[in-house]
Amino acid sequence: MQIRNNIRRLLQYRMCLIRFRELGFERVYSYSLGREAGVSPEQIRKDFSRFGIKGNKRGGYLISELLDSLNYIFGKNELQDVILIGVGNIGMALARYNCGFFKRRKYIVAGFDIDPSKIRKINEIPVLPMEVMPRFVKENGITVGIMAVPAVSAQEVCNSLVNAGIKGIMNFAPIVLKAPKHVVIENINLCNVLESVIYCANYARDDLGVLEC
Amino acid sequence: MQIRNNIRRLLQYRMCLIRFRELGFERVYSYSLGREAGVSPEQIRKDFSRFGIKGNKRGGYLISELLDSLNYIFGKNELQDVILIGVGNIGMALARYNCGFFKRRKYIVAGFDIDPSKIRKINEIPVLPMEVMPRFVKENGITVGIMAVPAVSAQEVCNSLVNAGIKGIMNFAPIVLKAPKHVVIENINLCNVLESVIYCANYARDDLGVLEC
DNA sequence: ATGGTTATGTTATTATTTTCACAAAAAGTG
DNA sequence: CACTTTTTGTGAAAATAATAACATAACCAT
Repeated sequence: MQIRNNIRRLLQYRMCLIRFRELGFERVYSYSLGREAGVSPEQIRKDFSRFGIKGNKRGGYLISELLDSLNYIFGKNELQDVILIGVGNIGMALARYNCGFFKRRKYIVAGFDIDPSKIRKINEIPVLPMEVMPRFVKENGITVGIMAVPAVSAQEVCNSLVNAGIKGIMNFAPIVLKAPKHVVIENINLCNVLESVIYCANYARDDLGVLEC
Repeated sequence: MQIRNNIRRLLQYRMCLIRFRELGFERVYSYSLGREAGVSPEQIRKDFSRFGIKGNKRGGYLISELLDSLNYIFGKNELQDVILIGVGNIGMALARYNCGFFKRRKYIVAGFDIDPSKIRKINEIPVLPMEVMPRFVKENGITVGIMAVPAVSAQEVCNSLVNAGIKGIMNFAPIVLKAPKHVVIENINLCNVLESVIYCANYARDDLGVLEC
């Protein structure tokens, strides 16, 4: 978890900057951006510094320049293709959400499922049988996959993704995936997140006298 | 972000323990649990220690006892009601996912939406008009809400939730919500998560020579 | 029993992250 | 043009978190 938090914050800054631009602003200061992104101004300057992003010593940052820099870092200019494995409940929602991804030039180009009844187009995205996945990945140079499969088959699916050459996985199955360390895995356990919020909202201040949550 | 990471890891441990139990195991060691949860054994012992969970100096931990302790901490024994605001694409998927939540005794008891066409039952969950929300929250003692509304209306919805007495929010809108600090907010920006995975998978090792991601 | 082995619980150490502090640069002002 | 103000950029300090180390308790074998 070295650079990961930097990246995450940078993406958040970008989100805020886009809104600032829509509101007609031209410049931001680490202070104003920090306020919007819920981060300290020093943190922002440090994060920018880490990626060589420079501002103007008196005039803060030019939003358009900042966005250019951030878009360059995140490869916004080329479209980045992603696949989706498991077109059940969550998978379906993500496929439908694709236009949200598309705005950021991330695009689910295909879905895969073992269930033959799922093999059809969803929102323009072709859903293909699981066996085709490795070839698809190789032929299209796919490097990142979104997994929305049941927990029982998740590790197996992960293995075949890695074998096919996938380098990054966003995983919604409630399991901690094991993969070679050159593969980036982001586990998103919706149940656990909800539960942690419930805990912090209801119980945290009663136990141990700990408030900070 | 004081206790939050502890909580999150504890929930992950529980997840692993449930699987261990299903596989017929009776005991775990910090080492074996750590391997499964992707965490160091010392970390696990530290986390347990923080919450007063004790093991057996030679025999590790009895899975059933551990699960009892964890379930006690997270209030697994009583059913915890949650509401959902915004029954669009993501919201709908979460409503349908409810049985997954239910297994953990977290339950979406109602959805709310401003769009009148959404006012109907989804998967047994009644969807009500937004105006009814404050009364519903008060009458049913709801403390936690899941927000899956568009970014433009998110802050406004957040405000009315807080006014209604909500203490914790799991937010899927791509915006950093501002709320009084006694309210716990967890922002889940699916685009940003995907983008960070893509970045780490493709670019991280090229820039700056940083590998750790 | 008793000695050896193993895994916990906790203290000490190290590493990482965040905050603080301040010099330097830009911009405005008289 | 000097002088003041403001905001960046960064090195030092503080706070947090993770890892290592080790004493202690439980178990096992003899």
